[in-house]
Amino acid sequence: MARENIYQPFEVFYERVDCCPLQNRLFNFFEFVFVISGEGYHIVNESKNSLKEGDLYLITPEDTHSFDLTSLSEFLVIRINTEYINQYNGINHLESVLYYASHLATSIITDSEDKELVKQLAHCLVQTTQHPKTYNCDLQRQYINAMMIIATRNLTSYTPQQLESKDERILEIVAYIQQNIYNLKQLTAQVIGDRFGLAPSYIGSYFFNQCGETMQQYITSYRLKLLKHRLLFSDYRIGEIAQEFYFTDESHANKFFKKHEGLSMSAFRKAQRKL
DNA sequence: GGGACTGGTCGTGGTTATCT
DNA sequence: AGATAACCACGACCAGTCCC
Repeated sequence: MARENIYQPFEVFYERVDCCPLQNRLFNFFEFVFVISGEGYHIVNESKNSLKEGDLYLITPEDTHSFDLTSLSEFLVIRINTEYINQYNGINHLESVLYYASHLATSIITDSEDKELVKQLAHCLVQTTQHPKTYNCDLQRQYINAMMIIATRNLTSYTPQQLESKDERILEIVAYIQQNIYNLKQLTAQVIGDRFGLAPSYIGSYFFNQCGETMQQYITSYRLKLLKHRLLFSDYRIGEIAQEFYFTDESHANKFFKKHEGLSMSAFRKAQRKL
């Protein structure tokens, strides 16, 4: 399988192609792909979705992706290394939120006003690649940061695939859980019940009926996903990561991790980094 | 010596079945 | 939709061991 690397904080380029230049690529970076024009399909891992003008895709370092194009298509490609994202100070745990987009073959922008904003940003970025001028690199940096912020606010309102309910309240509850995933004290049945006007005693069965899994299962699997990413893409010590996720200590974090993954956090990190 | 890991106890809070 | 109660899983805390 082809593997691509970048050796600078970010890269921006315009592509006009009628077939995907590389199939099933693996990255060491995050990649935003904006569809300027074209028709075909976007394939991430095993998931295939039709693409359309104005879509913005996010491919994480764990994804393999490719395009199956049926016409001449134009793309704006933005590659950002994990170090750049880790050092971004504007949004807490930005890389974890972006990482959550893993496996999404669909556009990550769901808000109609944001779609327009992304389109304008993409247009500006294309211009910087086609007309080299002084400070273009600094300009690109600002545009990319704006793009990341818009992507993040759309991703934080992303709902699980199992969630087929049209009940707006459950969508709000899921979004609330995602926003407060680092603060479990805000995720008790009492707090959520008070906030969304449901009896704490009823929250459990309500969530299960709407989502097909218990609220605790959902919170646990989401935390695990973020925790695994933190282990893989940061050099923080186990204790520091445990603290970040509001575990009382690494002992507790390790117990939690081992129970669900079958190996300790450090063993997981070692095993994954050998691959 | 510091970081990583294990195991035990206890209290809290979530799940679930049942009922109104 | 919501309340109740029993059960049990989880989190907090602590003591101790292992290992680089």
